[in-house]
Amino acid sequence: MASPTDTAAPRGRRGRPGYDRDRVLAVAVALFIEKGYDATSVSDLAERLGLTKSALYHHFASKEELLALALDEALTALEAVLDEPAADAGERLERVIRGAVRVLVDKLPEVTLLLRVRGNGPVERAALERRRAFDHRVAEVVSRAQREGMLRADVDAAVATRLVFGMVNSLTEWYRPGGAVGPEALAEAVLSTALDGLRPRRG
Amino acid sequence: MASPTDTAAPRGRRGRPGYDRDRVLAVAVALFIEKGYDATSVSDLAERLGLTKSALYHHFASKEELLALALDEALTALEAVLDEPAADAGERLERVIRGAVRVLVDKLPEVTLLLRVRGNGPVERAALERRRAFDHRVAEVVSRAQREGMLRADVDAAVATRLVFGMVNSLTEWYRPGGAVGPEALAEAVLSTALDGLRPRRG
DNA sequence: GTCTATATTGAGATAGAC
DNA sequence: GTCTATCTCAATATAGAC
Repeated sequence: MASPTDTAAPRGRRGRPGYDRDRVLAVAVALFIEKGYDATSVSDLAERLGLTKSALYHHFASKEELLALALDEALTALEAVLDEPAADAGERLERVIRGAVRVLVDKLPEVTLLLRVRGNGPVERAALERRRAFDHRVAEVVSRAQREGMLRADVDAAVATRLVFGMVNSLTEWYRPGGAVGPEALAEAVLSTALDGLRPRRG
Repeated sequence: MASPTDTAAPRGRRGRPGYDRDRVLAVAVALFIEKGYDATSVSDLAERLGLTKSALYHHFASKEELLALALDEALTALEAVLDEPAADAGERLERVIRGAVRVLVDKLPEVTLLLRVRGNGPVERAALERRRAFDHRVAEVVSRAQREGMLRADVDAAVATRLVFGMVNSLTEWYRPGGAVGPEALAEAVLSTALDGLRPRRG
C-alpha cells in the first residue's frame, strides 16, 4: 500500500514532473477493470495517461508487471485478515467477513482485478494459487464455526462458505465509494443477511 | 436452445462429417470461459477443434458471432424466468430465485460468459443492456416482496437484491454438474441461506 | 522522463483450390 | 467442409535521440 517498490519519483513538486510508478499503476488498474486486462493494450493506457508507449516502458518492464503489483496488493491485504486473532471460531468468522468487506472497500480496484483473474500466464496462475490458499483457510474458519454451533448444521460448510463469500465478492460489481451505502452499513448488511437472512423474524 | 440457427448439419452420421454450428459453439464457449473471451484466439479454438481457422470461418462469420449466440441463449432463458406467473410477490421472489438457479445450472457456460461481459464492442454492450433490464425487473420483485412484508424492512431492497443475486451468480464460480451438490440441493441452500440465514434458529 | 521511430509477433479475417 | 496461403492491422516491446 504505502511504499510502491523502491524508485518512487517525487510527485507534485514544481510543475508537473511526469508520472511515477504509483500513479501509472493506479490508472492502469482502473483501465484493466473498465475493459478487462486482456482487452486493454499498452497503447490504451498510454493514451489515457497522455503519454507514449515508450514512456510507459520506462516505468514498467511489462504490462504483466502492472498486473502482478495490483494482484499482490489485494492478496497481501486479504491474507492479513486471516491473521487477526479472535476468541472463538464464531467471533473469528465475523471478523473475517468484516475484514474481507473492509479490504474490498479499501482496495476495491485491486480486489476487483483479483476476482477476475482466470489463470492466463504465470502472473495470473501464481495469483490464483495464492487465492486458492486463502479460500481454503476461510473454509476452515467456517467449518470450525459450524462445529462450535455458531452455524446451522444442515447446510454444508463448504457450500455455506462459497455462498457467503460469493455475496461478499459480488460487492465489487456494484459497490462504489461515495455511493448511497457506506462501508460500515455494507459490512452490517452482509453480516446480517448472511447470519439472519432476509425473512422477517417472528419473535 | 434446441435449434441452432438454420443450417444444422447432420451430426454423427457415417464416419465423421465434420462439425456443425452447435458443436463448434459449445467448444468455443467452453474455451472462452477457460481463458476469457479476449484472451482466446480463433487459432486457439481451431486447435482445440482439430481444425484450421479457415474451416471455422466457414461456420461463423466472426469470433463475435460466437459470443453473441451464447449471450443470447443465456439472456433469453433468464428473461423467461421473470415471465412465470405467481400468486403474490413473496411466491414470485422465491420462483425467481429458484428459476435463476435452474437457468444457471442448465446453461452454466452461457450464463458464466454473460456474467463476465464488460462492454467491449457492440455485442457485449447490447448484452449488458439486456442484463441491466433484467436486473431492474428483479429489483422490482424484491421491492414488492418487501412491501408485502415478506422481507425485512431494515435492509435496503436494492442492497438485498444485489446481495442475493451476488450469491446466486457466484454459483458459476464453483458449481459443476456431477459434483457433490445437485441442482435441487443448490436451490434449497441458496433460498434457505438468503431467507433464513446461517445462524441456528432458537425456536 | 519523454519522445520518434521500428522490430517482431500474432491477431482476425479472406481467397480460392480440393 | 476443410485445406494452404495470404492480407492487414494492432499488439508488446525495444533502440536511441532529446
